[in-house]
Parts: sequence; C-alpha cells; structure tokens
Amino acid sequence: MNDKTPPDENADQAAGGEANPPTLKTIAFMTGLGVTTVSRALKDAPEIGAATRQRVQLVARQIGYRPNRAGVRLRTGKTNVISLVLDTEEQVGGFVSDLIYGISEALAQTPYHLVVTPYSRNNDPLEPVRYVVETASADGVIISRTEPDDKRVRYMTERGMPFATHGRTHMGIDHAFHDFDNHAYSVEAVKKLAALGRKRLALLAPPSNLSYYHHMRDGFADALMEHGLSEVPFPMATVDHSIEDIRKQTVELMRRPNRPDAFVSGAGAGTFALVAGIEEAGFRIGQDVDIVSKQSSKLLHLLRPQLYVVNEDVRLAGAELARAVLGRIAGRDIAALQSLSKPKAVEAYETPAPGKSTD
Amino acid sequence: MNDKTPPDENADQAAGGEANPPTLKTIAFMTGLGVTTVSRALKDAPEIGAATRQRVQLVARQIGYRPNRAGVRLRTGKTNVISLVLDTEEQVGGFVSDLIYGISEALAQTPYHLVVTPYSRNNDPLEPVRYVVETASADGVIISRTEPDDKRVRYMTERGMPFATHGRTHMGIDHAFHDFDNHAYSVEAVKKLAALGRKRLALLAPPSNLSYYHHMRDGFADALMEHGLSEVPFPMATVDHSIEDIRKQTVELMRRPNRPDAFVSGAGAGTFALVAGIEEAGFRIGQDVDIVSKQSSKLLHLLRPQLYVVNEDVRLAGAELARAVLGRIAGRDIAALQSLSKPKAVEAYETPAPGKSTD
DNA sequence: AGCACAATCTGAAACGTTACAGTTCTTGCA
DNA sequence: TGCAAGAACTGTAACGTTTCAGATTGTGCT
Repeated sequence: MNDKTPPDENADQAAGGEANPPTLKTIAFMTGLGVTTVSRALKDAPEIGAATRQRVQLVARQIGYRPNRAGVRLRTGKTNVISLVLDTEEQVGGFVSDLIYGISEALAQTPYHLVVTPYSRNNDPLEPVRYVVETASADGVIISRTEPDDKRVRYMTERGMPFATHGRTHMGIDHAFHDFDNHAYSVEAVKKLAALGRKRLALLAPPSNLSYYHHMRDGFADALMEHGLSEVPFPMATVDHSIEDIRKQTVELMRRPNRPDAFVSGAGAGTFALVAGIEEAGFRIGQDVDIVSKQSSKLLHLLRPQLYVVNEDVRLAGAELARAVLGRIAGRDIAALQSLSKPKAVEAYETPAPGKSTD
Repeated sequence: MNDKTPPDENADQAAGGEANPPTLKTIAFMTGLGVTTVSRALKDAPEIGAATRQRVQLVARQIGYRPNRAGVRLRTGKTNVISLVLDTEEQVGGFVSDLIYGISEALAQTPYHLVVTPYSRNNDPLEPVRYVVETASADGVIISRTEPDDKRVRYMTERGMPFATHGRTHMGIDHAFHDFDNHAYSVEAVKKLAALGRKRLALLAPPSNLSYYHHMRDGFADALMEHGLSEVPFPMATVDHSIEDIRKQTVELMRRPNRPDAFVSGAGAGTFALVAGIEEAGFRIGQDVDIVSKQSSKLLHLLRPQLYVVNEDVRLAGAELARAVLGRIAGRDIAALQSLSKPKAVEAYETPAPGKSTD
C-alpha cells in the first residue's frame, strides 16, 4: 500500500500540518485508492463499487474537499461561471441590483459563480458577448436590452453558447428567455385610464430599438383602439433618456395645446421625471392628469399616492433567467425555459392604517 | 527546425483550419522558439533578446493570443478575479448598481473580472469571505457594510487576502478603504437645519452595528452641540428597515407631543418613507419640517423640491474601491489606498428653466 | 588557445483534474 | 480445468501555464 506512489508526494499530505486545501491526491492517499478512482467515485460513476464510493465520499466530506476550479476548467473547459452582460449606462432605480440578487440566489445552490461583464451602450453590444465566447470564459450568458433582431442572440446561437435573454426577440430563432408581459401591462394601464375617463394618452416608451418597445407600444395601440381613445405622441422622451431630459420634454409637452390627460410610463425612474414635469407645467396628478406606471421599487406611491402602479418583480426575473441558462447548459429543452411574467393588477394607493390622512 | 517537437502536435496548429484559440505552443511553433521562451518574451523577462521579444509579441498580437486563465490560475494560483461580497437584502435605490458599475469601469482596463459573491444579512457575514479565501477564488475582495470591529477584516488580514472595505473600521488594523465622510455630512446637514431655524432634530441613522452609524451620529451630536440644538431620539427606524416600517415609525414619531421639526436622513430610499410618514401625520415638508437627505440617485428633488440633499457618488466609490484592492494586490502601500470622499455642499432645489412654477 | 562568463534559449516538471487504455481479480460457464 | 467476461480499480497523458535547472552560444580576457 505504501509503495504505490513516490514517497515524497505523500509526505506533503502525510505531514498534515500544512493547511493547503485537499485535492484528489489527498483523498487518494487517505483511502489508499488511485486518483482516478477517487475522481470517479465522487461523481457517482457506475464502475465504482458501492462501498468504495461511500468511503470516498465520506472522507471527502470530512476533510472538506472542493474540486479545484482551475483544474476542472483547464481539463474540461467547464468554467462554472455565468456571465451577466450589463449596460453600464443603465438608469438608476435598483433594477440591476435586483436582477443580480435574483440571479445570485438561484445560483447559490449550484457550483456556479456570477461574473459581471460590463459594456457601454455607446460601444458595440456584441463586443462583450464576443469576448466571453471567444475566451470561453463562461458556460452561459445572460443579456438584457434585447432587440427584435438581436445580433448577440444570433451570434451565441451560431457559436453554441448557452444563454438566456431578458426580453424576447422576433428573428425566427428559438431561445431561452424571461420577459415581463409589457403588452398586457400597457393594455391594463390603458384600461385603467379609460375607466378613469381619460381620453388623450401619452406613452413614456422604451427606446425603439428594444423589443419591449414594440410590445408596450402594440398593447398601448390595441387598447387605445378598443377603448376609443387617442394618443398624444411623445417621441422625444424614452425611459433611456436622463431624468433631466424627460422632465424637460414633459414640461414642453404639457404646455402644448393638445396636451395629454394621461400617461402610461414604462419605468419607475422615468415616472418621477414625468410627475415633476407635469407639475412644473402647472398641472396636478390625479386631477388634471392620471398616470399608470410600472415600477420595480415601491417608492412611487410614497410621494404621489395619486399614481397608479404595476409592480415588476425584477428579482424574480433574475431567478428565472438563471434557471433558464442553467437549463440550457444542462441541455434541457428550450420550450421549458421560456417564461413570461404577467403583470399584476393596476394598484391604486391603499390608505394606510386608520387615522388622519394627509390634508 | 522541424524535428524539435513531435510531429502530431504541430499538426494541430499547422493545419490551421481549426479555430481553437492560440496558445503558447501555437506561438512557439510559428516563431520556431520554445514555449518557455515565448512565455518569457510575452512578459518582458530580461533574459530574452530584444529582437525575439518583439517578434513574439508581434505574432501574439497578430493572432490574438490571450493567456488561458485556467492555465495561469492552475499554475500560479492567480485568479485575476475581484470578488464583491454583497448583502442581498440590501435596500433598493440603485446603490449597488452604481457600485458595480464603478468597479467594472475601473477593472475594464485590467485582466480582472468581477464576480459577485452574495450572502444574506441573516447569515454569518464571514461565511462568503471565508469561502473566497479558502477556495482562493479571488485575488482580492471588496466588502461593504463595514463594522467598527469587523471580523471579516481581521480574517482577511490574518490570511493575507488583499481587500478593500467600503467604510472604515476602528480596530487597530490598517487597511485599504473608501468611505464617504458621513461625519462631515451630518455636520453640514445640521448646520443647514440650524440656519433654517430648526431646533429639534431627529436622525434617520444607519443600523448601529455599522461603522458609519457612529460617524454619522457623532457628526450629528457634535453639530447639535455646536448650534445649541436638541435631538429627538428616533431609534425605532434605521435606513436598513423596510420602507413600510420607516413610514409607520415616522408617523408615530410625528404624532408625539415632542415631535421633531427637522430630520437628517442617511439614505435616499429612507427619505421617501420619512416624507410619506411626515405628511401622513399631517405635516408639510419645508414648512412644519425640514429634511436634509443623502441620496445616490437624483430622484428626491423631483417630487419634493423642498428637500435639501447631498449627493453621494457611489460610482466613484466603486472605482476607488477597485483601485484600492488592485493596489493591495500589487503590494502598494496601504496609506495610499485609503480615501475619504468629502460631501459636496447641501443643495436646495434650483428652480429649473424660467417659466411658470408649480402652483 | 583556453577558459570563464554572460546572454539567450531550452526541455521537463508541476499545478488538479478527467479521459483513455489498460490491469488485476472474480465469477460463470463450457 | 480453462477461459471469457465482467467488475473494480489503476497509471499515464493531456489541458496551458510558469518555474527550475540546464544547454548552447558567443565574447572578452589571460
């Protein structure tokens, strides 16, 4: 038993005083088995005896063995990394934090790590994706800001890189995604505003290159039609514009003779600017104008209870996206990895605990 | 030249049709040099001739050589990874996004990747740090929610893991950090409120286990003293509490006979709840009560121009923290890697472009 | 001419893992 | 009894890199 390996190698492990992390060799030495057997036993390979398997796994657990990621990666190419590709110009508002938390939570029970790969909106969005694929630095990728015809989707599909998108595409390529149903959202929003008697609606839309621009806009148009309402075009502002820009554009819009009497807003932060602009122009929310807004944080109602909101659970989106990439990596069927999150009902502000309310 | 390496190995490279990424061996074959020489030439080792060095580097650049991370990591232990340890219960408000963007930007020009290592506030904060250290899965760590006597700091110092903290400690261990000067912040805030004629101030403080609780509180106390003002204790709410909790506690506080006539708030999201609570209790910002708030997004003024704000640049903090860990990894002196961000002046709302203002 | 020495280059080994191609031992069956 | 087949295990090589210990030159000096 003692002569099967060169003595000096075992010495390291036998000394025991050292605290360098245990490797397969450590376990091999402790169990008297070969490194290959240990490797196999740990991954429940069929050609290992049940007794041996258990013994190896017991020892591994006892000494706190963890496979060396670099070793595995070098040998197999498997990185155990999911890359989240992020636009660093992204508007504030907690959106990204929640996405990251959601992904992290889903990844916590797995051997996967989350690495954030940034890019600037001004540069080519394909660039970071190409980097990840070319350097094989992740087993799967999550992207957002999905476009109807998205070259990143095409690229990763061609290169066989598993991925999931936050948002859908319309390019004849089937892929894993999670999306919020923005069509349903704006339909509900318009319905609410119609019920309130509003007639002339404006939409604070996403930038027109993104997929969900079309969903939100189509839902908006469909619902306007259905309720016999008209649209006041508001193309000078999108949720991507700066808060300052949106506010200014809103002021201008509200000073026009054909101003809207209601808004549907595609993003919480944008709604702050909308409200500010509307009020700066001299109108009042809930009276002159109604607004339905999507929000991912719960802040809007605190300062403008007159708003109507629909909450988007971005943390859930993160978890779903993680689930989806992991599924693709495991080779699961795409159809099972596509999810659409239906908006909850439009919420008005509920007056809090009984007592005096604001004057 | 042809007989120095086994023929089959070169065949791979010579075939050329394959698109597998170039390695040192590829360059070695192309230049006719040994792998060792190539490795050395690429890192400007002194024992390589100038001509050879240039030739190798030229070829490497031409064929787009990138060192295989797994190979480097396995051999040297260097991961080229910075781990950002995050509390996933963190309040919304864009704070974390900006931190990540700041770090990402600073890391973009380096070979470092950013991995997000999450933990729940309810579990042991040391746990994720121990994981990173034990598995040597990063070359450096960034932590937030720093405590005066922080066991993570002690642990990483003992184990020789380079790190930087967002926030300072007071435990006799010198280490890299970046911090916002919350002492100065609350001094300025109180000064502002004193100038407005406020007398009875309350503080929406951080949780008392965090370092910046003490800074903010001390600055608050010092300034109260200096201006001869008094404090209305408000210990039932901290910036860590949920929006809902803060709102409720604020309502209660404002209904007491000894209610405050001003607040200093340690966080933007908390301020939303403060405002809501104050107004729900029937008081008005700017009239019955004044508030000075820190904020990392620019949303507060949009809906309550009466607020006074101090902006905290969290993106900058991220960049500074990245700079600091990288410095530690490079062995730079700790003293050069400690930075404190002074608050800008307290800002009142500037009325925007000339025109009608809100009624 | 002989020799030391620097300059420049080199192969082999190692990091920890897995895949491949065995090797040994039992067992079942002709 | 002999032998094939399976069960259980093993060593070697390889992934791409860096380090170690040379090897091969050429140059200057005596």
